[in-house]
Amino acid sequence: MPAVEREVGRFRDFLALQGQKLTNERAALVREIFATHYHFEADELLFKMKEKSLKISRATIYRTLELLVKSGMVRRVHLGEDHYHYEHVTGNSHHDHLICTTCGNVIEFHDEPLEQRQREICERKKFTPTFHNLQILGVCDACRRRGEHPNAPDRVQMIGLPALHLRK
Amino acid sequence: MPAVEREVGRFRDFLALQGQKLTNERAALVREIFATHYHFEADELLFKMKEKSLKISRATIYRTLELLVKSGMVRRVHLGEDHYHYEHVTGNSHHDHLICTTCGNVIEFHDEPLEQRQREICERKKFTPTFHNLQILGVCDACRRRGEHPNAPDRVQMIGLPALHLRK
DNA sequence: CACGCTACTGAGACTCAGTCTCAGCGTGCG
DNA sequence: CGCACGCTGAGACTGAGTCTCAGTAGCGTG
Repeated sequence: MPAVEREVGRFRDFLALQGQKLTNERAALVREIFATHYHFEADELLFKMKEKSLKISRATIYRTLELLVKSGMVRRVHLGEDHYHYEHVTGNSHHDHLICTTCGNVIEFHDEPLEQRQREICERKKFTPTFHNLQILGVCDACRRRGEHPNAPDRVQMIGLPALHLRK
Repeated sequence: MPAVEREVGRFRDFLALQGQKLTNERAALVREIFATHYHFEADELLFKMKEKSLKISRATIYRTLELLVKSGMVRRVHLGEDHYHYEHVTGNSHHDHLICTTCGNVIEFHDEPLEQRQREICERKKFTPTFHNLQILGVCDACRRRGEHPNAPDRVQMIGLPALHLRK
């Protein structure tokens, strides 16, 4: 059984648990999400489905994404832009993101000492963590070699998040 | 000289550098931002100014916030909701956020070992960081004592960011 | 088979943060 | 004075995301 079908099955099971059904639209979305992209936007998905001449409305896309998030199969993340991105979760691999502000590339990483340190901080603050989200913005190796600099330094240096956003 | 006026002065200097002026509207916004709130939303600011019967249009608010961000006096941050929040920067203290998903409270912290570890990760990935942003979502001490749990656990546990968002 | 129930869908209206445009204002300078 | 320039407010616009509602698909029962 190809990996994608396993995900479709997982979603069907999740839906069944709450008396909901795996419709063609939902299955097609799961296939699309798990077959190809990793980080994606809702609108991108809408467009991709349209390309494949599967007409799935925006409402259904958002509704299905919500279900997938509830099921734990998909996560909503901020990648430094002013709207959500989504990523599928395979296994239970938590990870964080390095985001290149010149080419937009996103590098994932997982670092146990970093996670551990966060747990220690929470403990010290008597805070019970459920989830965290770390984005590091900067310039990736390839862009640095190409002599790229993080946009106008005066804009990026002190800016909160929106470095990517500036690229539009 | 009260601290707020020092900030107004800093902003005037920044504006002067690029041939721009500190108008009454801009000064009023800086005073409001630095006098009271720490994390705020643009609309909140709009509302507060209206309350004080200082009519400042939305356009001016956003324009001024953009200038303040460029000047480094204000940062745009994501706090787990689907729009930006802003925070003023006093001194140059970088910090991260613990966000309570039951009461919405935001706790700031700074941890040098954590920062150091991030630098090491970047080095290993040959990534040149310019900025980072870490939110840890969970339940604060007060809420935990009150027996609060992070909303419906099935919704929050695996969710990316939007725990706060669910509270609306 | 007919009926009715329920979950689901698409179309499009709506919301809301944020952006843009444009006419008008104020100040400084020749 | 009269122009130039930066600034402002009003309101139109944008775009992601949500909501509503009428219609449909699929199933279970009589």
